[in-house]
Amino acid sequence: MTNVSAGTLRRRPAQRRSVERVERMLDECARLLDEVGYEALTTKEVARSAGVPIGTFYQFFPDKQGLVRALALRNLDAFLARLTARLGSAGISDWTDAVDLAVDEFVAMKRTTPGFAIVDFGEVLPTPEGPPLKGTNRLLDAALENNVIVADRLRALTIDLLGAPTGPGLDRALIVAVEAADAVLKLAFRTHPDGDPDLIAECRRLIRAYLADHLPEL
Amino acid sequence: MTNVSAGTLRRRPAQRRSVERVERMLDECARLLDEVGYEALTTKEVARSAGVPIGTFYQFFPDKQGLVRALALRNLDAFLARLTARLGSAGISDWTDAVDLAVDEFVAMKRTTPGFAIVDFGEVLPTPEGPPLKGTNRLLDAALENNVIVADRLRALTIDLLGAPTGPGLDRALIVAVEAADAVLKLAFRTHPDGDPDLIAECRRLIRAYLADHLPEL
DNA sequence: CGGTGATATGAGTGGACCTCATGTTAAGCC
DNA sequence: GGCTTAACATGAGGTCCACTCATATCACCG
Repeated sequence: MTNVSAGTLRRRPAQRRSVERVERMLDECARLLDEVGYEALTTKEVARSAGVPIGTFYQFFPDKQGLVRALALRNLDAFLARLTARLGSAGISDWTDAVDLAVDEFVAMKRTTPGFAIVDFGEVLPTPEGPPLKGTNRLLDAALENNVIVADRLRALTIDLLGAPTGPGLDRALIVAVEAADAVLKLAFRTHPDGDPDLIAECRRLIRAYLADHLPEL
Repeated sequence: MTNVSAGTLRRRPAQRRSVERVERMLDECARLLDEVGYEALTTKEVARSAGVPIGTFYQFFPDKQGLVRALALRNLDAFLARLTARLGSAGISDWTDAVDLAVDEFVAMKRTTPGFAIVDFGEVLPTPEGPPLKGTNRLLDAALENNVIVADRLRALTIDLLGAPTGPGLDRALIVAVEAADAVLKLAFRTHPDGDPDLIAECRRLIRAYLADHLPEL
């Protein structure tokens, strides 16, 4: 499983106490996101709520965006873990079942995981930072393409489970599918607090119609 | 045509001079977005570049987000105007042509319109502001669903041009299509400065496959 | 137990957003 | 034209936030 500290933390927490502190800060970040939204979220309040001095906050997180990026990464891990578990237990007969499970799991997390309604794991909010077109030395755009990680994982899982044909076309198709699904589901949750059921249904149709083109066998 | 001042401005510029100032501020906002990105954009610098005192800036725009929202609205107007023109001139035989034109126009604007690469007209950046779930009196979430306006307009245009069957199902389908297309095209431009051609092609396939389900005739 | 490097802390610095008291212009009226 | 009144313009300054860094504390080991 990926780790939250992959490229997002300044220092990896070594001792037990530090690990717990980082975890608490992420918990409070998620809680405060639900409470006040992204713009009004302050690093000071996150630190205070977690019972951690502000200096320590900056020992681990480079800035506010790094904090949110780390939360997105943790959400990604949780999502993949839950999805893997369900794909393993429930018997999957074809890829449409996998799509349904993924959508179900995403919706469930939107409803129950703190902060997930505001920050899931897709494109991290307002363009990572700094000049977006100038220099090419953005080495930390890892989080930018979390959806690529999801696509990768879905590919591995589905190939495992039903021996789909691999190839660069499939990779791209899965990335596109994840990106589109993420957008439509976000819309569903902007419209309706629990996710507009009609829009969720349309999301499934969208993904199925598209993937049916790329996975002709079935 | 919609107007930039629809719900986003504090005061509507009445005199000629004021209109020009607002326009200049939006121009500079777009230019600076390309130059430094969203996070590093400052109201002071926008005002300074536009040759306008900071106090005047706040006469018209409620805050930084309002500025960006107004730019998104202006982009929306421009997009719809250009699309309408091209849909009118070029002969459209079926709806797939309309989809292609819309995608083409979006891509063209991503490449040439200042700031459009950073802020097009979709969901306006980090959740409009304030508590997102609490009160229901957010009266200015107009900009939140700019894509709904696009969908509306596309519906009107296509119905006009080829007499498609209207209905709530079609409305929702178009909104979903626009939302998904927006997401995939944004991905295409995050990946590649001029827009990854393969991803743009996939965007067309995605929309066609989905809409083919909803527009069974033809 | 002294030394050495890692870790912890929070007052302080710079800077961004936004206001508001004051100055300036325009408009109506006799 | 003079006078009154209201709309508009301005930028110094208040407030708050992100982030730093000098100092303190701890962990480990010879």
